[in-house]
Amino acid sequence: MADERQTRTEKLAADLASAILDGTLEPGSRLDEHMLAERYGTSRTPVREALRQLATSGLIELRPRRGAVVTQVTSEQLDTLFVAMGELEATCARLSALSMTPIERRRLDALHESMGEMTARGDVAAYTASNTVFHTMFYAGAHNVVVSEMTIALRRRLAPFRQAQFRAPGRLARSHAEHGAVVKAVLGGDAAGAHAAMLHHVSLVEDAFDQLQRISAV
Amino acid sequence: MADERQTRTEKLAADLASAILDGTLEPGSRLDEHMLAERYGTSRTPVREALRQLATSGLIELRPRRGAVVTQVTSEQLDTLFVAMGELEATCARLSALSMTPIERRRLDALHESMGEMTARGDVAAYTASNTVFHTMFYAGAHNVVVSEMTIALRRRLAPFRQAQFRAPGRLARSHAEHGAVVKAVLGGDAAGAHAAMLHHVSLVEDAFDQLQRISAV
DNA sequence: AAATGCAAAGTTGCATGCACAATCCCCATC
DNA sequence: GATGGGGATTGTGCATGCAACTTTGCATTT
Repeated sequence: MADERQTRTEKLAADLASAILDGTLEPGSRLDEHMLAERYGTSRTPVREALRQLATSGLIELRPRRGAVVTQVTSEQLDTLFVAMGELEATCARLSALSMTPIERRRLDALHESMGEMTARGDVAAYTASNTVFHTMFYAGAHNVVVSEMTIALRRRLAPFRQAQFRAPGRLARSHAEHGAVVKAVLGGDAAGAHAAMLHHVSLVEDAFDQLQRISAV
Repeated sequence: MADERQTRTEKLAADLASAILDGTLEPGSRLDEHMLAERYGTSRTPVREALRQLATSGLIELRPRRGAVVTQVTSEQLDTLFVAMGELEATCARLSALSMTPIERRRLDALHESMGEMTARGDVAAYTASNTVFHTMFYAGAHNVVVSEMTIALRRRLAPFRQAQFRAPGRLARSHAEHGAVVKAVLGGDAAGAHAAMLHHVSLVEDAFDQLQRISAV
């Protein structure tokens, strides 16, 4: 078994965080300290410390003397989160246009080209996987850990709501075309262009999500 | 007086946070749980919970079984933070151009005009105070709590390093001119222009800081 | 004199217990 | 039947204590 160099508090915080992010712990559900302590085989102390950590990062709400609940994201807050995500992604693209190394630029170009082939043969699964890598490249390429960490945290937070972006018909080809605009601007060092192109791209992703949401909500 | 409903943990977290942000607790200093508990007249439990909260927000570093230390910001990290701050301020300006209500736009215009008078009579104190309000208007005007909270948190984090921006000669007039470009773009609904103008403005602020830093570092 | 090993002191991680606040539930009252 | 009040209950906030790990200083060895 893995030697637990990490403390119980840390393990608890990590476990609870993923449970919340992947939906196992539903929004609005109450987090009873006794129950969690028993379920994880510890005392209440590490549970309390983990909860405080989660509260600071916004995953749960900690009401003094009234316990903790998993944060409910209303559709308005979700909208706000998506807008923020879009702005941060655009910022990453902008900074990437300014800061990417030649090697990073070459890799970006290569990935984009290979995604073109996936588009041509309609390989949604491969494209979806590569899409994550594509966006991740800009987080790293921004060469600014503060911005990239904010963006990554937001992306993780929104992951449960971003499932099926490419199911919408014709979305694959359009996505690739939009990627092309971003890549062209970044490779050309056009900061403003990269910003605008990425913003355009992620706004459309958001719209695609919106439509799917409404469809499945019927 | 503020309602004393907050728990000891919360009070401790708030106190320690301001102590760190205003420099009372120097970067790198060790935070002994016993010492803090005694100093604040509590037991170690709330201290530990407060420390975990501060660690999550990045103000301290919590090394398992080895205690907590106030985070050391290197000059490179400071640079990164300033760049991130600039990008977020620009984003706020961009969103403000899109989202500000007519009333907000009118207030912004009025403040800018009154700051023109302060510039004319060289009132650095009044200008400095109004400058905070000026920037705060964009945080609110963005109408996106996720972005604005990120920006406000960063601003607070950088506050200790932003003291004397307007001491540099001629800075007041230049600042006001740059503000003018931002205001013009926002009032005209020019999102890209607002973004660019604010970015230009805060980059120069950063430079001004940089110069002062070097001068005082001799 | 430098390096290594060891023991003691100091600190953190976690469990347990108690007090008080919030909530619930029952019953009396309107 | 709805409403309000007063315990009983549940659960959180905090203090204390113990065990385990880290660090420090000293003694021993090379």
